Amino acid sequence: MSAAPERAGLSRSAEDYLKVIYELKAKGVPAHTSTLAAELSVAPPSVSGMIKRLSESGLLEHAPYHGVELTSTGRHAALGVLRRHRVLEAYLTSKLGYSWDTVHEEAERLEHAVSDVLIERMALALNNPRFDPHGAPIPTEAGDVEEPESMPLTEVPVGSVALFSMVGDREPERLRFIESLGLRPGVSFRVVAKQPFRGPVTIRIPGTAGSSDEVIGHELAEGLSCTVVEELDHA
Amino acid sequence: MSAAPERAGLSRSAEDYLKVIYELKAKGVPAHTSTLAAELSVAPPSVSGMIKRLSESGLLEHAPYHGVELTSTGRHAALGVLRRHRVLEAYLTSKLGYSWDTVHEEAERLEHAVSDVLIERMALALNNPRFDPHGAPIPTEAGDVEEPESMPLTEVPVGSVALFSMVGDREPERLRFIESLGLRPGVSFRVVAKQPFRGPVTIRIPGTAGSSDEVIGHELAEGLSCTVVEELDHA
DNA sequence: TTCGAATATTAGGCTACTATAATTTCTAGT
DNA sequence: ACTAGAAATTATAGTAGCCTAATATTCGAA
Repeated sequence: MSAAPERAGLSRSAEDYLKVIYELKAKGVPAHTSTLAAELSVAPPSVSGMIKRLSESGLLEHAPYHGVELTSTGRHAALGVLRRHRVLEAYLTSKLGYSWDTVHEEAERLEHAVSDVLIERMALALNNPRFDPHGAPIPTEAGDVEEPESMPLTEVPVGSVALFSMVGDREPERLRFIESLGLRPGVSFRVVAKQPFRGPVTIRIPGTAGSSDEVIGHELAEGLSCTVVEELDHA
Repeated sequence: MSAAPERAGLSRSAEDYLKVIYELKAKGVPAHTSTLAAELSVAPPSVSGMIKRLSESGLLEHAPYHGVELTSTGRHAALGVLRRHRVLEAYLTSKLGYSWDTVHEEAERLEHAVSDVLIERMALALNNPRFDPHGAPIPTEAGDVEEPESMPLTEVPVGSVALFSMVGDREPERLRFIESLGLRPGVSFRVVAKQPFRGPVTIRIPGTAGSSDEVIGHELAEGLSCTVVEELDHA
């Protein structure tokens, strides 16, 4: 009746901290105590405590009163959690009928309980997918990730054609709305207008029967990562 | 970043205790403190403590210095854990290539993390299986189990034909050995001899090319549940 | 350049779980 | 019926994680 998977004594909590620290860094946001506290829904002193334990275990470097940085061991552990999470999302979505707005929550709990053997079998069953249902890259077993070159929709220049690559959001409501606009990772569109002062962005998505224009609020648009495939038309 | 599945605040530990208590009762073994301690690999005082918490939550009745009994709430919770465990074993075995000797460990951890929604989807994908790979009956969603009428191989009368229905064991080594004898839930055989003084049992398994006789030690045979399908031949 | 607001940390507590050592209770054998 | 040994419980302590309140540090604005 052994409790935890074989992975060196990292508690579920510890794994969550490492994962969030990694994700913040990937987004370019510095991992401050208060940021982590907000992200993990705990009080700041709890974060201080965990940071202490994690740095004593050599998983991160802590400059008191300044942020934390993952050590290479810590980064490796974080990428392991992330791989498990994303493979789970891909598997649950493609094999067990989960929708992209509900799958995150299930993966969130399972990522701490599955063995690496199971993850590899799921990945194999899916032919080693490279992206999860939200478009996020799945780290390899060895711990490599190819963070795609992308920018928020708000920064894609008007006139250019881009590919919707990934949503950072988790809220089911928000994801369902994004889906209702016709946006899913891989969908391409042209930015036809962008209002100043944090105003909405208008995109045109080509469809079988003509194309449809969608107006997207600034805040929502900030969470949509896009890859520009065709620069502004110079003709 | 919510930690536990929705199921009313039962910790993983608590779920394990309830499950073991249920399983002991199903085997007809009284749930004494020391038995539970041995079964869960914890010290007896830890069991006393958990028993106190669980009875305060109304999940079991405790007669101090005598055993514990599950309340109907407790039994329901235990059957939930058992359903999750067994559906997981069935799914992992049939969809992800697990063998019956290694699947228990994986299910043991996942049973505390999966949501009921996921379990129902797995069950559906398998067409609502009634037995797990070890032949144990899977409780229904409503919490009913049909404990099959069976007896240990050691008690099947010589001469009768029986069906191997279920193994109680978990040890991979032991399971692999049982499999190597040609025994899997559903296999039928005739008991051709039984030595006294806790001696071995000899069974004859019909095969495509004649039949093979297998000699099984008493201790191993005690863990094999069988259903008699044909009484001793009276001819 | 100093001061105040924001942020981080320490201090001190709580719960759930584990453990060992000491004590209590039960029960079986004489 | 008594008593020794087994079994269970209480007493006490440690760890991980969480919290609130109190304190310390930093940094930007005047």
